[in-house]
Amino acid sequence: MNDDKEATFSERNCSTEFQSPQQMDWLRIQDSLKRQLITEDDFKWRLPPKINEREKEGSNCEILLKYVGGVDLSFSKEDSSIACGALVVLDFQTLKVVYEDSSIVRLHIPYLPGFLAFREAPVLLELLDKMKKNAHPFYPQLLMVDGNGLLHPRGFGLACHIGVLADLPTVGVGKNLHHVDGLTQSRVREIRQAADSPENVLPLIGDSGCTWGAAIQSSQGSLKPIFISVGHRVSLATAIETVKMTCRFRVPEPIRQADIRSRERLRNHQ
DNA sequence: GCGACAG
DNA sequence: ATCTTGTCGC
Repeated sequence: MNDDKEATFSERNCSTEFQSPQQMDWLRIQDSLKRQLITEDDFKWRLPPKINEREKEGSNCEILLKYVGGVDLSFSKEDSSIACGALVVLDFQTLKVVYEDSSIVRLHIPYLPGFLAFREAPVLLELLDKMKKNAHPFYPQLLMVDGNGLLHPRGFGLACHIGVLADLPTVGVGKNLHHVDGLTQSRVREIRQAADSPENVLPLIGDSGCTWGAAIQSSQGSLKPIFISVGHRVSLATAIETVKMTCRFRVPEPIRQADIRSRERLRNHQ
């Protein structure tokens, strides 16, 4: 009669019956913001040509990607409501930090899977806004976010949320898989086995046939993949490319630096 | 019914 | 997210 699998998926992701009033508001906000989401390349810069690669012809774009941002939050171990949000900007070529700012805040909103943005985005947007207001010359041309973009139950994770509200190209990077559309860790293992060659980029295609992102083995030495997905105004291909080009270790350098510096500032504070 | 569930 | 020591390797 009816397909159990379809029903289960649809109910888990779209039902409002078992949501709190607060969460119903959040669902509406995510749905509304999602209408502004752009999942293709939409920016004026281009990637610096790789070494040993010829310049593409017809690329009449003069602006190179130079300023890549990264954002992350760290939490106090004593008081889990105290957090430090950090924004860093790196030179895309040298991976040197050219800008750093952070803010210690008290969070009143709990972490709920699927609603991470309502907890973490406000601090990070404020850090971005401060930079923009000052017309800072190092304002990022692309932002990497510690959290998913499209790889999210409703296709609108933290990276999309920040991207739309800041009107900035963003890439989502998850260190753990958020199970969506039949994509589980065991499913990812199956995809890896099925790859004809030992690919280090695995497309994450769910039961529905939709591509939610990609799992990549970002550096030799760590078997555990990271999960890349489109945030805003960036294609999946560009998202993967930029992450690969900024990975000195498992996590791309902009996010890693934001993580290190937010944690450091939290320790030195009290 | 139980488990899973970004950070 | 956070709790945690040493250890192996470039």
